[in-house]
Amino acid sequence: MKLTSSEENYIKAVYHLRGDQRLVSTNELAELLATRPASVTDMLKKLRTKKLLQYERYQGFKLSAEGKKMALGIIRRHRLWESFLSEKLRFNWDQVHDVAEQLEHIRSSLLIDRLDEFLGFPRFDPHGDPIPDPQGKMQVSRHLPLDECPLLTFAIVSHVTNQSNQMLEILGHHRIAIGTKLEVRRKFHYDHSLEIRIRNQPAIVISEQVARNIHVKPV
Amino acid sequence: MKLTSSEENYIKAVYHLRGDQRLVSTNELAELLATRPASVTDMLKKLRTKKLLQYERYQGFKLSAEGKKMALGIIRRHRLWESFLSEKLRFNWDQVHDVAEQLEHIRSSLLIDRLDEFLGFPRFDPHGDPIPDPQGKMQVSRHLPLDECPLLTFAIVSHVTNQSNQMLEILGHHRIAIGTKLEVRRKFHYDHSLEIRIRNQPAIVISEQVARNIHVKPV
DNA sequence: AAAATATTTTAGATTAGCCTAAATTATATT
DNA sequence: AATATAATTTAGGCTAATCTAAAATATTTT
Repeated sequence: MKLTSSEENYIKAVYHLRGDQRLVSTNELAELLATRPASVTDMLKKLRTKKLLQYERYQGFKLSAEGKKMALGIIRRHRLWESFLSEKLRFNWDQVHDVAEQLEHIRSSLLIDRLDEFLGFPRFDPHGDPIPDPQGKMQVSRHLPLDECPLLTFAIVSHVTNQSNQMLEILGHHRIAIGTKLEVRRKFHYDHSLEIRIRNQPAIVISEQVARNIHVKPV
Repeated sequence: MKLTSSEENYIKAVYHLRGDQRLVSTNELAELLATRPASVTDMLKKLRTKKLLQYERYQGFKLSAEGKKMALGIIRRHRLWESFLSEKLRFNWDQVHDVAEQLEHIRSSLLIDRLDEFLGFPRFDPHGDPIPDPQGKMQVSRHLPLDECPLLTFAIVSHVTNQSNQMLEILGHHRIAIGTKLEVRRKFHYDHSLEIRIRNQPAIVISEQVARNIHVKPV
């Protein structure tokens, strides 16, 4: 089945709202896509006739098996392109997303499978997210937000959920990026701020708010 | 100025009809784009208001300086992607076009300039066509059809104008592809067929019709 | 130069994807 | 349970890009 770019964006967004496991609401999806609820309703009807999701008016919706497969295909393409941009074209991790967002809509299994091979079949993209294989299978990565990370354990920054400029400013200031190895030294119970250490540099303190948006993978 | 994919396709097609040098007609363009003359007229008006081409009703049209610059940008992207697909992803030269046709519409100078660099600033694509630089300049390649190639001179196949299945069948049979080095041994005046030799293999004969569609670059 | 033909444009529809405003249904509050 | 509020859908419009059929203009033929 062929989908338009717009249809693909909706399917992908539903998946990101965990629409393969739970009912998603019209407003949630509208907000994520920066569109209007009325537009979402229109598209839902179209995607329902294509059997990509189950949808009853006023009751929310979730992906069908077929829809989930589609979503994983789109995500596979997106993450492979992110890896390409990052590794081969030296994009910064905050530059990859927008371009990958466009590249992901080019459907050609020859292209994608060859790209996968060219990159050496990577299992994670530069943000630390797993890349589905051609059948949609992917490794579970046990990421966790930094504020839940055990004390005195080394971990690698794998993902940053909030990518606002303000957040990027803080990360840049502390020289925290994807792949940075760090250790949580102490937790202050008063405001839930954390003291962390990056390599042998002096320890720094970050707020709970920041810590919650930094995901790490213990090593 | 931002153009839609459709607008880009029109601009590129006008350029391919040499619309930077001469007046192009509505029907010509409609045929090349496999669309209807009425649709062409609609688009011409739009592109005229964007000052990408000069157009007087019933009088034909040609690219403005700005329009030509746009066309060269699109062609640059197309040919760089063709090079990538061919060199890095091992696409056959007849597989690259359709995918490059989609990739070319992604506008990001970071992407394109980094891709150019990654490929080592190639000056010709896998079909032997020159790749414009960021300013739109490109090398003139003195291609000529095989039937005009001087005798007993080595030349490299750089381009095939007719890419029909029948043509591909013949080329495949004789193992002629882009990059193949060959020599014209003899011209038969009776039917203008040619005897050619590829490396040390036995000489073969090809018809004038085939020879005219194979372009080569003498070395 | 008039008639016939070919080309091009206009007029009016269609589809996808979006929108606003109003109506409907569900949920929360009193 | 009735009412108020929030969420969702419907109704009706808009734009871009296409189409067909008819009208306008240009070109060719006689």
